[in-house]
Amino acid sequence: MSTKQKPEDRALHLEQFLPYRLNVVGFFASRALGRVYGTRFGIGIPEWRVIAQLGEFGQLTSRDIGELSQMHKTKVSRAVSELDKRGLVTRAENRADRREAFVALTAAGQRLYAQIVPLALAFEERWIEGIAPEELRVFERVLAVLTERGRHLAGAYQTEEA
Amino acid sequence: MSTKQKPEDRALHLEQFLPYRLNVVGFFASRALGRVYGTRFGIGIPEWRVIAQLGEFGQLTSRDIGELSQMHKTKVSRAVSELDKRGLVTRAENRADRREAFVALTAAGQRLYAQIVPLALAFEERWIEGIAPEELRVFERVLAVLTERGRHLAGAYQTEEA
DNA sequence: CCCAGTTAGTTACAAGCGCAACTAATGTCA
DNA sequence: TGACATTAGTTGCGCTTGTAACTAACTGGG
Repeated sequence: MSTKQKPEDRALHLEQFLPYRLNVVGFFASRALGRVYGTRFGIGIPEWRVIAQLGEFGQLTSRDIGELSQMHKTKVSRAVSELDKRGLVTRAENRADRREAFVALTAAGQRLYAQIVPLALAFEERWIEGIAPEELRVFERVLAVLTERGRHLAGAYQTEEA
Repeated sequence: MSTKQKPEDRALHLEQFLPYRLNVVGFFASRALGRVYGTRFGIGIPEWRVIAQLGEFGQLTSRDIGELSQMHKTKVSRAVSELDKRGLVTRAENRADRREAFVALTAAGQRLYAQIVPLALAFEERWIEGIAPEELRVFERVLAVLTERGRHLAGAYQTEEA
């Protein structure tokens, strides 16, 4: 006879419960970054993500931005509108498909991007400082697996339950 | 002369930017769990956290709950009120300090807790399934370091900038 | 004993969010 | 070609959230 413990008999300790821990660390990340961008540049996380993607890829539709940065289309829409209002991005209608528009950084947007990138990298550097490189590699590999699995467990935006 | 790259010269790739990745995985965790609790029990993440802490520790003040589960005191206040309204917790004034009250699960609350725990553990199990135990241990150790550092980088709630 | 400072918890308010519904444009298939 | 489905993007709405302000109770130094 097996004496192995059935899952339903194990106790739950929230502070060791992985989903909880991931949510907490993600919250800290968001909050800390929000302070950096917010206090120095007056932008929020969604705006920052839009700028980051445009800085990296040059020109994208809102749909692409949402997919690349895991944001709901309404959040993208509002972030792009805000950045447009501030003169940091432009929207150019795609003549081949007039439903969509190509969003790109203006000169001012590019200057802002150039300012933020070093801060973001320094922030990341300070955060992972002192962690052994090989441990960090393991961490990132596991994180990638958990993220991909989490995506399925969570279900994508506006997707019907299959 | 050194040829090492200065940080400000490195490029930023959002999808590899750690704060972003942590935020995304935390979002998936929260969303997936929210579905489990929400659809089956009609409660949200804050309510779940309160129940989890009470199930583990038996009796706590709202302040303790907030500290243990990393929630703002207003969020705790609202979650406890909601659970009280549903008859899942009771509030008993502490006679030695009448500002605070001891919150505890009712019998119904304990039954709910007993129902949720196996689901939560099974969810976690499904999420980490197939990941090598030693990699998981490394992951969790690094996660603990990042969380602690993130707590400081983010700053606690309603704390003045020191 | 008293008064200034601190703490537990609640609430008004505004900002941010996702869902659902909508408009406008494109794709599809007979 | 024409009717129906799909897609990009916006907006109205209700819900959740954190900040700030508040009440009530406790603490401690004089």
